[in-house]
Amino acid sequence: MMSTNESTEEKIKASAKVIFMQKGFAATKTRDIAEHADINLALVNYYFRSKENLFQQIMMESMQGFFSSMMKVFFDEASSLDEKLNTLASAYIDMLISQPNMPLFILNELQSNPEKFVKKVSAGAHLKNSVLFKQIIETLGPDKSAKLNPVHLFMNLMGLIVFPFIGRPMFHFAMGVEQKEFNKMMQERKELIPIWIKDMISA
Amino acid sequence: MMSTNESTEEKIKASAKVIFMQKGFAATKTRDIAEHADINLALVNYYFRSKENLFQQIMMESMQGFFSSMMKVFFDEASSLDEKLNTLASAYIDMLISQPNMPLFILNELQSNPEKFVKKVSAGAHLKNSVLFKQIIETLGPDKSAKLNPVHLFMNLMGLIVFPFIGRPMFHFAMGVEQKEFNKMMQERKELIPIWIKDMISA
DNA sequence: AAATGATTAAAATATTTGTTTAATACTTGT
DNA sequence: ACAAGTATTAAACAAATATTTTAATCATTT
Repeated sequence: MMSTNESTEEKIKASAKVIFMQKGFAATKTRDIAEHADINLALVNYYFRSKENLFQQIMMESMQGFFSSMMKVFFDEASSLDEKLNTLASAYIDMLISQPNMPLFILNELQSNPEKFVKKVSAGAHLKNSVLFKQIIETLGPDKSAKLNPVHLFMNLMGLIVFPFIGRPMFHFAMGVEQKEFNKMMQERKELIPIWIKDMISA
Repeated sequence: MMSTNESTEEKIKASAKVIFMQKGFAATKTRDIAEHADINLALVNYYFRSKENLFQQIMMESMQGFFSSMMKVFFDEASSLDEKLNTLASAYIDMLISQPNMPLFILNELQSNPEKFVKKVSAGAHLKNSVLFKQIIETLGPDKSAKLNPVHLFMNLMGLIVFPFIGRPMFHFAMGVEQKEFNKMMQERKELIPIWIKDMISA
């Protein structure tokens, strides 16, 4: 005993993740999840106590995955500013290519339940104390960093990385950007974004 | 007769707009709307036929407002590239300050119901034919615009404008950006974003 | 083989939630 | 003031959906 058949539990979780990220909590039906996972409806409640519970687990894991790796880079003493920018752009674009719905999912949750986030994820790791932040200020120099709030550069970095994925349907319909072109562009952005950010710093 | 008590109908619509934009369609309950508008539940169906109907009306109006003004700038023959960038940044940041939840709302809707959008809003106005697009290509010059897909610059422009509002809770909790600082930064970005974009073009 | 746990189908239950109804109050034109 | 139309309300209804239960079957372990 105790050899929990993970296969089934994992199947549910995987399916739930897909559907929750696609449609959000309220629009997702437990029946959808069961059907997608190809298991009996009752098993959703058998393994996870409730839909709410299942959602929380997935949400937490997603957020952890999304932010914890980011934190490592932000607080890495060894790497230079340059290296950090390249690492962040590259790693996050790869992550987003494999999980393109995650950012909207997380940003929605952040908007509707900001409190939870504070406790469980951010955990007081203020990015203003990060090595990256210090390196930006240092590179800007005292005069420029007085004029240009370094937080702008954080917003820009995140926005340049994430927004194409969030706004993808828009670019698809309003600009005719298809899968192939999109993927190519995302690869290009791994190199472009660090350059753009550096230009903003040195301009 | 015929003096439709607009006060009530408008109250419902206003409340619905707030809540729909905050929580999305599925997560919004007609009771939430009624309560927020401080009117009887039945009036929602009395004035609007159904929740779905009410939503469509609001969605359409929001999207129209959001995109139609943008189109005007994009297709304006009279203004220069420089002027367009300034106008877009300025006008959109102002709009987003007054309706900060709109982008997430629209992007969510775009993700879950792309079809509706195509027909009713975009209406075949391909941005690649816009004056702005041509002006960007022109300014880039033939060699650069071969290397750097101009769509990148659209993504960047939109992302730089919109993302701070979408990611606001994140910047709040992870970087301690409070209301006052945020507003100040958004004002600054009206001038900064055009500069950044121009740097990307000329770099 | 017995026991235990996992899975299924089906039904029952409970809750949430969009919509409708029927009665009442209100407004307006005459 | 009255009648007709309109607005508003409380309550009921109906449909969707999360959850639980039951009984039976299958799989694995002891």
